[in-house]
Amino acid sequence: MAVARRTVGTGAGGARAEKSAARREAILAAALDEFSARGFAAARLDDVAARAGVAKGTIYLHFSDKEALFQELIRTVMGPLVATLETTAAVDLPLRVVAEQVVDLFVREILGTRRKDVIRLIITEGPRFPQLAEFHYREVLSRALAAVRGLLRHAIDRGEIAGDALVRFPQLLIAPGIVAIIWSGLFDRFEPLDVRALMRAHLDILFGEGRPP
Amino acid sequence: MAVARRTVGTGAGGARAEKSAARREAILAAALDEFSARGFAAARLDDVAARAGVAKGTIYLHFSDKEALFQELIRTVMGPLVATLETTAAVDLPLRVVAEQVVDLFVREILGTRRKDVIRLIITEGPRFPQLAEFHYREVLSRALAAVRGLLRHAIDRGEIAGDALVRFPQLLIAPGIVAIIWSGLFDRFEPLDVRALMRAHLDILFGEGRPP
Amino acid sequence: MAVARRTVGTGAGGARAEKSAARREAILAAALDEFSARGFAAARLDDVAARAGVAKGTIYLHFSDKEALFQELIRTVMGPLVATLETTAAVDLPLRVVAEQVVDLFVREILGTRRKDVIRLIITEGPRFPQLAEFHYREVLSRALAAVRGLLRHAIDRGEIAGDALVRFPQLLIAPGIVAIIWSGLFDRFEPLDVRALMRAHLDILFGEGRPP
Amino acid sequence: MAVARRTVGTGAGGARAEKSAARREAILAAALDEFSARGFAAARLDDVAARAGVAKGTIYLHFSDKEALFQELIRTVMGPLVATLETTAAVDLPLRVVAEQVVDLFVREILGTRRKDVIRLIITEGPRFPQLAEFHYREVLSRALAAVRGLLRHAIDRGEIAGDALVRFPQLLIAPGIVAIIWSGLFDRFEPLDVRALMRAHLDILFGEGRPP
DNA sequence: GATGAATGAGGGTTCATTCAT
DNA sequence: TATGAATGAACCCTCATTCAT
Repeated sequence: MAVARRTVGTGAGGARAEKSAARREAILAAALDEFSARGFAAARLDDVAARAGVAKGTIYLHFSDKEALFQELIRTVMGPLVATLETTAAVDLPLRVVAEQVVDLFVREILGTRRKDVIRLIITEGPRFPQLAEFHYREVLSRALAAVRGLLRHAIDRGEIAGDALVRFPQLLIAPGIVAIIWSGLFDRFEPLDVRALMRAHLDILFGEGRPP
Repeated sequence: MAVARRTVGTGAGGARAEKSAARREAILAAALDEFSARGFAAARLDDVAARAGVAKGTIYLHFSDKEALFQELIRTVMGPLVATLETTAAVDLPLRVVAEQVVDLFVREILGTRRKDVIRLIITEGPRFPQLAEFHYREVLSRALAAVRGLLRHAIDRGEIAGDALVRFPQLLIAPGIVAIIWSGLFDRFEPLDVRALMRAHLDILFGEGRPP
Repeated sequence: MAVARRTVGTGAGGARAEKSAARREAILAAALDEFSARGFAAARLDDVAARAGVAKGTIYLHFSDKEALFQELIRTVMGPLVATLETTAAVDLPLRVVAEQVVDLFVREILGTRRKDVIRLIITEGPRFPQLAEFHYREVLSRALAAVRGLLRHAIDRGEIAGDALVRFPQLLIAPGIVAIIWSGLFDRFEPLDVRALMRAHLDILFGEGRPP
Repeated sequence: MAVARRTVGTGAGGARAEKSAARREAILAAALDEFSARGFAAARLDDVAARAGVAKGTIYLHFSDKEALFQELIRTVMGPLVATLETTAAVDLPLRVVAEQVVDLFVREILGTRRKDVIRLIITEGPRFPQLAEFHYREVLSRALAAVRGLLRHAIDRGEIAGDALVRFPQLLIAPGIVAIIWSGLFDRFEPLDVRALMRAHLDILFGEGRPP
């Protein structure tokens, strides 16, 4: 979301476009803050503008309305993610290793960034934004699930795992991650959740550590 | 929807109180519909009243404001649940059997009822209603988790399971259920999810079916 | 536009509806003032509400939006007029007499009332409100012109007038009235126009007074 | 629409001034289109600029604000008209001939040009622009009426007409023209008006064709 | 208790105007 | 001189809340 304010060695031509892009980024960042804190309906564009350091009208130079701002925010943040996942899943390593990489990726690229907030927004506002849910399914979720499925089939072929439960329901692989996102927003002040440990415990269960002989 | 203004010659003295209670229930039911469909901020009390078949002002005879209506709705629906869970968990049966009963309970009492909508509301609106999250944690979640933990400790003592992953993170037991709730609201029209099969696959993984020898 | 505030001898039932109708009238009257003074686009509903002595939201209890308020205003004021004209035109008297009655009607019922302001609004805002122009044509103008045409045909049959100019263009009969409406709004402070004298002079010309032998 | 930023080696020194004047004209023409289509308040300078092929800021290099643009538009278009009328009225010919020339002038120079739109704008927006009405009265209307009055007095002196109706109310001469302007904007799609025939019928009435002997 | 008309604060959106480039 | 991104005041409309009936 950060953008260099100055492009070294650019002729005079790009300065304006650059500043415009920087403002757009600032608006998106502010919008994420406000939408996350209050939800779509209750967030005020006044506050978004103030937080972004622009006038209210400026928002409308970049986004046609509040809803477009919201949807482009989701797309901007989630769009670039899948390529990374597909790359990770394509590597030819033992399942446990790759699964750990996927989990690591999830922890690093989602839980460790603003993307967790975006996922929360998709969960909380998705029912009211069918297009958004559709975009997320088509562009992110279905591809991510396909990548994971491919990974698992590979593992089955090599005899690394026997059951097909995960192949049929790859959601089970990241279900704890989703729960962690929700938990952290709601209950962390009562009982903090060590997400990394949670995910590790999950992998231990999936791969049969500490099970009766 | 129309209601007689005067009850003449009521035999039982409680007829008025009964009618009042019925109205209250109607309002709560209508509120659940509207809050689920639109979210707290976007739901309109006008619509709640219309759906409940009462006048807008009547809502204020039963609830002090929109937020109180919302919170009492959550409490009313979720409150009675825990006792059932605690009873289920107290039974002294093999772990796999009890776990299946817990999952069944979840499917039957939550996914099969309006409670799934209430859970979705807790997830989506909880961040804006700290008291609500706190209530849910104290009255529902912490007790449910404690019950499950007791169950698991028992199983470890009897040598039924070895690892302590589930004891440390009992959330892992119902994580797929949470994901199912979210999935059904967002993505069912693209890819329906067989929740019962999902939960069964999850149990298979937890209890090591179809794993390499 | 005036409405009795109290209906004598009405049971308690009508009091509320009556007050509501009175408010509606007050809003319409205030709207006419504001739309006339500023034009549709520049008129502010805030000012309409203040002038009507109601809150802004009250306007929306009676009219779905600013445009509906505007259109209903026009219809309410112009609607009842035509019947009167048609009655006047149906009388069987010498043409000059009836024409004078028509002119009198115009002066009394339009120039002497708020209807002149409504006509001005139709003229000024009509181009932006096709439905309004259509309503005015269908419900008022075409019927008024037909009535006048009937009158003139009758006169021709009786040999009272020879040329068919007025039959073909009955607009010519009230053209000076329209000009008077426009003039009074724009130029009266520079050169007041005696409308009654203008119309009388117009009739003199039409009916050939003071013309060379 | 694009315009070269620099004129290199301008032969005639006035090239820049010429281009500036051309822009000014383009803005005025575009403004007439937009003001006519939407009215003063609803017309957007963005659209005026786009239609004129200039940037929004450029408008402010030629006109101090929206209102000045509007008023200068009216003055620019209406100003040069009166001289023509005064010339026409000064000719020493039989009244009927001159009157026909006046009507012809009206049809040709007003109804046949954008001036009809400007007159419509004066009618529709005049009440909100007192200075504009004053300008129009002083510079156009009063002089036009004076010219017509002179014409008519002359005719009376020569015994061409007897009554003084037209002298007292020269407005009656062009009243049908005004009505035609209004009619064409509002009702032409329901009932087209043959303006030339209307004016001719009007003259027939004024000059006593087809009247009973 | 029950009603629903009335209220008015609040917020999304538009657009005339400015000014750095 | 010309540009067009940026500004922010203004305004329509919504809806939670109140209260006379």
